Amino acid sequence: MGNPPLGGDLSRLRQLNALSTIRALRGSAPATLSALSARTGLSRPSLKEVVGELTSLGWVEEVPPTSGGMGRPARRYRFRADRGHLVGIDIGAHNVRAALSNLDGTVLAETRQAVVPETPVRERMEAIGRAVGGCLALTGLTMADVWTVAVGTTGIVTPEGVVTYSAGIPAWTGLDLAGLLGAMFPCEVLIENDSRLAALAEARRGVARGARDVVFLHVGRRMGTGLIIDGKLHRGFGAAAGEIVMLPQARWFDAPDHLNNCPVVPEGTPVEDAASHTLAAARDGDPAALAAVERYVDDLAVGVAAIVLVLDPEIAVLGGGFSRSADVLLPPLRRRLEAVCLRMPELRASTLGDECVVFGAIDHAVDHLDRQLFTADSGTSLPVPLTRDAVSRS
Amino acid sequence: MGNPPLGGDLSRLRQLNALSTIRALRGSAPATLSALSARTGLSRPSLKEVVGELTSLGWVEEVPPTSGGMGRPARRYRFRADRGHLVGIDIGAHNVRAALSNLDGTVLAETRQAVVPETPVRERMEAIGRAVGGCLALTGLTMADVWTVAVGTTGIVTPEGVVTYSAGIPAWTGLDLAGLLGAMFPCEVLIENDSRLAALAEARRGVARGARDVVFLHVGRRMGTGLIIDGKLHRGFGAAAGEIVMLPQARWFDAPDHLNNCPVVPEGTPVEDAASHTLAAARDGDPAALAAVERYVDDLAVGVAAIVLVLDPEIAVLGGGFSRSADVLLPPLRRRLEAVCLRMPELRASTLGDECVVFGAIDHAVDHLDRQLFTADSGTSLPVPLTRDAVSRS
DNA sequence: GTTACTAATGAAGGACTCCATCACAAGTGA
DNA sequence: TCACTTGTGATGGAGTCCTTCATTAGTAAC
Repeated sequence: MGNPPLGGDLSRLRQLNALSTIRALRGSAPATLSALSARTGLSRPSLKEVVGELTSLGWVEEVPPTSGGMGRPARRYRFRADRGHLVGIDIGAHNVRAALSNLDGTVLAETRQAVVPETPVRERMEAIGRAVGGCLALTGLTMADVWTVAVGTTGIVTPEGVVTYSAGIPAWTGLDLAGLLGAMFPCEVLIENDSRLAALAEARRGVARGARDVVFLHVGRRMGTGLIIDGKLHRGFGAAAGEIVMLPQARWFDAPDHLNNCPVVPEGTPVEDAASHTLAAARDGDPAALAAVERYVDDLAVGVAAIVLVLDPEIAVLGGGFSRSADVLLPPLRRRLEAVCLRMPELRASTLGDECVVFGAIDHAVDHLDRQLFTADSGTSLPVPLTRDAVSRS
Repeated sequence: MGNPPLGGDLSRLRQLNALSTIRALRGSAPATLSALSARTGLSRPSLKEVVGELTSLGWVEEVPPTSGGMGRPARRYRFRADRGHLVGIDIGAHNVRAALSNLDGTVLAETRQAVVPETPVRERMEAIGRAVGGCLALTGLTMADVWTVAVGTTGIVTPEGVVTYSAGIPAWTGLDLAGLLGAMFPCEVLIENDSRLAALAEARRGVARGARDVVFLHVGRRMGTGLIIDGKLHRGFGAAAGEIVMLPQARWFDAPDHLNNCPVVPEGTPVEDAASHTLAAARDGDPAALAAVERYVDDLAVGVAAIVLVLDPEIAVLGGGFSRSADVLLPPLRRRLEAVCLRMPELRASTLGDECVVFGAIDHAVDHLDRQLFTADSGTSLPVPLTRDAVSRS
């Protein structure tokens, strides 16, 4: 019943071994044939042929040997991560961030464009264009060098890339983002919810690196979650997973008000800065602020407990704007969870900060590339990027 | 970083193709070489060799050809599902059920032993032995024919097979079930929570067949859940996934009381039969019973909504004792969920009934066999069951 | 009964991929 | 200069898969 091909041809075996070699090579220092042989389990002669093929295809290149060791210096090879590039975009209410990376996921350039929640669609799209253009300018590249654009945005995104609802960017609701961005970039475009990408970033390069089951909690003016299950981003059947915000008993929608409406917030403070006053005062031991934090965490903990009880993750990561005050938030949150949870997950604060979502977008694009490589069925050769011709009808 | 071997040897390719052939053959009618060739993508000559090897290893056998078609009758082959057997056990508070199946998961015999929640450990173990012995007697087999025993039990089970807590079977708490059953059966023993196995059964052979993300809700005197995520049983990092019962806001612990303490329940009814009176009365339109059902579903819906919002499953299955009254429970539950859920999953009632858990145990054992087959690294030959010598020290 | 057609069988030859092995090469250190 | 270490390159062999084609065993029509 719908099982993947699994085995197959001789050429399939070669392909699998080539991919295995790429995996062994990617994300690590240049390696010798012997080292690769040990890592992949292939014999030296076979590996040599595989590496030769990968070199001629442009995936691998030789680097000068090191000197100073015993014996004959070995030839060293490295993955040509600069062969293609990936772009990650974070479309937020107040900022549009872009990052450009190589195929490894190593970020080469980052830019930011300030916007406001009310920025109309056209202007926001232009900001996106400027953010990406800035990354290209910084690196001297063009869009032709970009294989994939991955986008994270606030709001609920369908599997087809349509934003069904966005509280943070009102004009976004109902927008066919995949369509607009697809017309804008002559390559593949992936759209995903921003908290999910943040979760991915934490699981790949953040404080949850290596964990298979991770819950990411975006705490800030808006609440959001992202789930990594069995090492993979979990979207759910209708791409609506993690939307515990909707649960009335969790009271997540109004939870930030506890921090905003605290007496310690100076008169006339804009609402977006209010919470940080409260959190800072709580750190200094102000009783009113501490009480507000307790009420906030009271509400927060219900939803977190629900997620943790359902999934039993290894690690829960606190991210988003308020996570800068994780030292204030984590102890009371931990206390409440310990009272309820059957098994307490590790609680950690994000260290990736504001770049969390762009990094996650990059990682999402890397994953996508991986999937493309591994489901490659196009004959014997490895896949090359789909360079979709932009807007050419005659 | 810890990636599986992936490619490998020539023999690995043959192994993959052999497994692919087994998959194509298993669970379907006897097939001809041409049909298998189409299904696996292998050429006829290769397939012939693979089938020959599998035949000599005892995994496949030839069956008489059919007559009546055009052309030369093709030789037909079938998977020898009777080559080994699997046992599934459901250890409940009031019943111990056992089932015996072939490697296909086709159930050949079932038995049941009545117990009570207070039955001491030794007697319960004896009941387990009798239940399994009954299955063997019904089929004329011995334990030597059984490759794997999979067990589902009420309570929280660690990955090592120790029951840390069981409300349904008090004596079970703290028990090293894997140790006891491992000494009892001379083969591999898998221990799992019963609701999880029920979820698996529904996803494999029940009303959720084919769905990748499934939530199983056991509603009865005790509440429990099982999650299928991406087609696999989800345990969580500490095997504590799905324990939303613990969430105070969900009020699942006391929810059944609404049904038990309804005025329509006749005086002196034992507590285990009370709810069915209420549910039956509700079906007949009794106002007090209907109100009780509404209160019950009120509580139920909070936890269900939490699970659904977190995971966004394709299907939610209602099972357990009360699911016989799914016609009464589902409409109000659906109403409440629709008010909260971002995307409404399909709600269905289990049709597997009391055998749900044993079936799930069988399916769990089949999955385990599959994993063994696919991670087989023992040279070129396919794995054979581990016939652990029972208690032989000299 | 004979002939045409269909579908599967079995065997031969060729191509590809992997492995083990061995002589040789290019360094270091005494 | 010599021993030692480590990597390179080439050869031969084994295993697996594919394509192709003559052959076989049935059915259907005449």
